[in-house]
Amino acid sequence: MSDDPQQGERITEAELAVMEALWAQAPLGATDVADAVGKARGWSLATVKTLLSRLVAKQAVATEPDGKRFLYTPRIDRSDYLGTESRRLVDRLFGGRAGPLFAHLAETEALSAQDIADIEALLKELKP
Amino acid sequence: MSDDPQQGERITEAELAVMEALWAQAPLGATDVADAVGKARGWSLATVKTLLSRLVAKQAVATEPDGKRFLYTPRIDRSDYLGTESRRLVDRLFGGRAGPLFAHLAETEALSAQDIADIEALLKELKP
DNA sequence: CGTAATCGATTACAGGTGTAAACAAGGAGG
DNA sequence: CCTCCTTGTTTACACCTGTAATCGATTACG
Repeated sequence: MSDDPQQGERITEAELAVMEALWAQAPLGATDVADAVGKARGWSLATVKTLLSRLVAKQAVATEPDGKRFLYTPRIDRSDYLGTESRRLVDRLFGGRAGPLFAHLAETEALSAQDIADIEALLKELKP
Repeated sequence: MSDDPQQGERITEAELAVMEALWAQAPLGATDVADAVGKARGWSLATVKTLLSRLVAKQAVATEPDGKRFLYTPRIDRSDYLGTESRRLVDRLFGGRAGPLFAHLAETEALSAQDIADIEALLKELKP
């Protein structure tokens, strides 16, 4: 065990925007990421480069040399990330159980008809 | 508009532990909170006092004098907090829709039989 | 070949967070 | 009445985050 995509290091909000860009398309050079992300968030190229460095340090992103520059690729799966974060929320706020989370969303009318339909379909699948 | 329980100020992880103690029982003095929370997290009384001050500054907690000390009471509702945080996660990671969140929890087998039963019951209620 | 553009790395810096000690004022006990 | 304890307030300090400028090397262009 040495350089596995360790998930000990937390990804921050700003870093997440960079990850999203890389999840959408990879590998990318720093300038490409800045074009995709910096444009929407008003970040300078320097800022994006810092975020990329931090993500590399956290082993959330891998680098691959391409001539004089680097190409960046996500090292952790978006799906895994979603899982970790969802679980963190459910654990922190709902005693680790998803039922109460759902109940809460339902109570506060945060569920759209679409959401309800989705969930119904899923339940049907889970109960064959 | 002056001293409403403003929800602009974010409550941090450490502060949340203090809020949980107050949500479980309030009002409480600082020492009581430290007994309840500091014990489990290994915090000194000083640390708990700092967190309480910050929560008061953020208007998440109200104070009421009781002799020479203060009694602390939550100023924001736990249910409101859960709502804000759940929504934040759903917005940040699932495009604002709860359906995909449940799909994800289901896929990763993060739903217990209990959760599924809960959700089924709730769905039945939502669809009269 | 020399100079400008580019790229990663290093450094910066203010504000938030976790964790706590020091301090000041008022009350409690002897 | 004087000393100690309790309690809130102030200050501390290191690390994390957001945001970026600067630097040194390398490449590309003229």
